[in-house]
Amino acid sequence: MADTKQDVLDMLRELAELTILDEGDPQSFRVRAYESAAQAIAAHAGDLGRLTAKELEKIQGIGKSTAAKIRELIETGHVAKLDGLRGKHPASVVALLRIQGLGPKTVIKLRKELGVQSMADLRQAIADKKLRALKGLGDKAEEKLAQSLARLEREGSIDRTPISVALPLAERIVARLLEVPGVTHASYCGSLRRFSETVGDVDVVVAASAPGAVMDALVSMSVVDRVIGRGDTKTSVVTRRGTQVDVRVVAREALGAAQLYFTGSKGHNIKLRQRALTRGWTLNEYALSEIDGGKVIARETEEQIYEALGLPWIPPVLREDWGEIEAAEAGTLPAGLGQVLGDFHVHTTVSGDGKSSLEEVVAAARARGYRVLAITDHAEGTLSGATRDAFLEQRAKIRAMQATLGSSLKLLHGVELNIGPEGQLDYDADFRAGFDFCLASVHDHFDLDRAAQTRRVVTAMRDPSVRMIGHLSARMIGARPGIELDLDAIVAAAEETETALEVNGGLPRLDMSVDALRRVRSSRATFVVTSDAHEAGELERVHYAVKNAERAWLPPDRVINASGPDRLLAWATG
DNA sequence: GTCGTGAACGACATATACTATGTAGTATA
Repeated sequence: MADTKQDVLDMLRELAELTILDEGDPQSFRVRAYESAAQAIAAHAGDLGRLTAKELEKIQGIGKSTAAKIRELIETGHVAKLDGLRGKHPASVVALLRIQGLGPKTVIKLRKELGVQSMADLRQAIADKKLRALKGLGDKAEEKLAQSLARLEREGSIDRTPISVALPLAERIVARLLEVPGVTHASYCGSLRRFSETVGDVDVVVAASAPGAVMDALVSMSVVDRVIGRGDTKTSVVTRRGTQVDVRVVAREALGAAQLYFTGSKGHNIKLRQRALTRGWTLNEYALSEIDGGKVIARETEEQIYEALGLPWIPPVLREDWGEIEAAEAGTLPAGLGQVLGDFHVHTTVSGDGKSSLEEVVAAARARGYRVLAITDHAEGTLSGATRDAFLEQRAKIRAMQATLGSSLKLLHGVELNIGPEGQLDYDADFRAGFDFCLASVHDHFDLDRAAQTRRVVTAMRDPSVRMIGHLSARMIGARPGIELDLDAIVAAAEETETALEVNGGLPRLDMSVDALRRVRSSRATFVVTSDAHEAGELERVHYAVKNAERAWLPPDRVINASGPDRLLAWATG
């Protein structure tokens, strides 16, 4: 089955997570062994299902024990060791690790000393002031955890799923359902299709002749924890992680109406329905049809329905009832971004967390038809950063490669500088000036106040070496809020210093956010869509940055690497 | 947990800052 690799990865990652809780050490040899095994599996290209235990052991990082677990998983669907750990550490305890500032050691202590088994238990223990009595914890720690817990609950990331989790999940489910005989179409809709950064659930629409087989395939998937409801047209399940997935099976001829309805948003749908009513029609999830007599006007494709309503097809990312229907009617829908012709935030193995070589990254950029590629590994101020010598060596390599590439692809030797709490940057001005392209970004000190955060970023912008600010807010969706910033001051400084602002396509970041981009889209600032790739395959993440920019109605001509080669090349070498 | 050397056992260990407590836990690309 096509999911074998993902199933094995899920197993190894869950083993690692549960073993951290079991041993109370995120760095234990066993934990690291599971993680390196997962890494090895992720990188393995072949079909795992066909490999014997002996053959699995030949993969570097897979030993006898892991090979046996993989075979056990493939043959029985279960791994005894994992089941045992799940029994010892229920999901409600594992969930406690999502609270910022609470790690495995403290979770173990809270469980042992206070019997805390869930968020609710923790809330009660905090209310009873029981935490401060524990050795190693005090009133400050209690207060901090209370705040983290409150924030987690307030921001709703307990029940909303970040897009970085939801999108791979949805793609996996779609791929599985497409394998079912009789299925002619499967795709995800809902807020995920609109590219919302978190989703309440995952909606999948399927066109099939036999709904039963589709539902069977869904409920038997290994990611599924429990089935909430099951019928012929709709089945709802909850994944192990707690994400709800709704699958709806519709008739092939009504697919367009179904996709339109299930993609939403609610406000967008209401406006479309009002529009239908003024024409004597009604729009529902099955069709656009006449009120009297029910004659079908359109239903097969979204395009046909929009057209019947006198509108061009509206891209899902715009369907938020943010004025898109009015714009569509007036013919002023924002144009999509042009072809992306370069990337300015890409890592190689010179960064401690980079996984692809320079050669691999360059080959991937060429395959994408890029005209410019800035290699931007981490500088010394970041944990995984590189030394001066490593950068000089890399520069020589890049110059040599450029000589063989000619003018087809312009390589820039860049660096991702860390912005310190006072706005200070890595190395010294002379060394920074030696790079072709410097981007600077925040990686620490997230707790400074708004004035201090704004000051540090603006200070970095004023440095003559800095061409672009990376992932402006430094948020991690669903895990960490962005830093507090005075966006107006940032944009004013960006205009004044001609520092570009990144739209980072990494799904955990999507930074700048749609919210922030909407607020600054009428400025004169320059934007750059990037992948922040840490391996060659991740260059395609720039596509997500494009979606985010389009969702924010960012004018295409403000995005320097998606508006033609001439401006791009001039800017890149400017 | 895996791996390499020698056939059972030792080596393996991001590094560092920060915070709250008084040595340990957490967070970070």
